[in-house]
Amino acid sequence: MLLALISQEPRSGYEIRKILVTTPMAHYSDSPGSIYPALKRMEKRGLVRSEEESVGQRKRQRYACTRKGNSALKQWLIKPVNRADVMYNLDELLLRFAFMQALSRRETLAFLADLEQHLERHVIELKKFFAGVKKAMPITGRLAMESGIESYEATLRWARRAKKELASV
Amino acid sequence: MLLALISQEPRSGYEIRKILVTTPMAHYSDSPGSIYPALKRMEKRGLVRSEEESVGQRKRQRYACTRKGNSALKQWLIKPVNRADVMYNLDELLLRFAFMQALSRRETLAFLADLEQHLERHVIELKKFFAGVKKAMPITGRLAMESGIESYEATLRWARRAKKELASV
DNA sequence: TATATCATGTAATGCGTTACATGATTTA
DNA sequence: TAAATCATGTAACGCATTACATGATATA
Repeated sequence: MLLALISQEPRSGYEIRKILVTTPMAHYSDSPGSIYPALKRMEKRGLVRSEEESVGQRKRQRYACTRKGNSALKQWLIKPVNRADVMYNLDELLLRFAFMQALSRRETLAFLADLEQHLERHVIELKKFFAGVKKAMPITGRLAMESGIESYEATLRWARRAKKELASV
Repeated sequence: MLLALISQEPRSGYEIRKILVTTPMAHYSDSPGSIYPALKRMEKRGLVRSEEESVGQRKRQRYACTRKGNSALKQWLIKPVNRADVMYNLDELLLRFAFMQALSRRETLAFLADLEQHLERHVIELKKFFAGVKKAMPITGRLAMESGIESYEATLRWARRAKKELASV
């Protein structure tokens, strides 16, 4: 996510932190103890390059994406969708999707097709599992499972709609 | 979650790991490097008590919930729902709900009422934010935001249904 | 008799969280 | 002139991940 934000335009740690508190990405930690060390690690790995600016006495480090950083970002974006990610990291998949403006329509649609397919299978298996155990479950457990299944179904409906919408643009 | 599983009935680390791979809780890590140290920490804190069993040469540690553990579990379950949890830890809230069979109907309904209220407000604020920025967003960003909003709406619908269902039992 | 499963662990590494810290500049 | 905001960091602590390791028992 940091790479994606920096690749949109060069940004400082503080600007990134502000984005993290003022947008729905608030989900992710904006603590200085996570952001600043992460930026330094990325710089050490050659993914970003920092330039020191000075306004009066005040200094700020603005980070820009390197060629290597851009290609790492692209690899992350086009990484094939797998079952495990759909089950455990759906949030990350949607985050990736949010940053796909730089990808081709074809690549973005391929991602959505994969996502749809894995979601479909996952919902089917969840329902199969649920059918086998629901009679033995306490009511709160049963309802919680239904909530999980319905969330996946909502995302599945969204994926289908997103595919149509993107294809028609 | 470990406490909740152990409070249902005494369990060994290995049994807990099996539950984590064979149920929708697969979400959470089943690695021995997380489970076994966590159980030891919980024992050190007096939340669980281990009994060593022997079947032939083979040993197993079975952990049982102590009084202190049961009360910590209950505190976790009845903890008031806040806005931040709805935004960042919705999964944990649903996990808590899944283990509420030991709570009174009143306590469980109070949880759902809180959840519903916070979800409602959150959806309203997300939509307000979205209305202000959607024209400036690239299509994938826009769609990703819609996915987020729709997920929360699906959970909100579920919470309302769950409330009715629980109240009618 | 080889392989799978039962069962429990440890060690290295990395990183997030929390809390603390500093100094510049803007706003009330 | 006090408080808020800009801006960037460090240190202690805890814990998850990954990989490695061990030995018993069941199954093919």
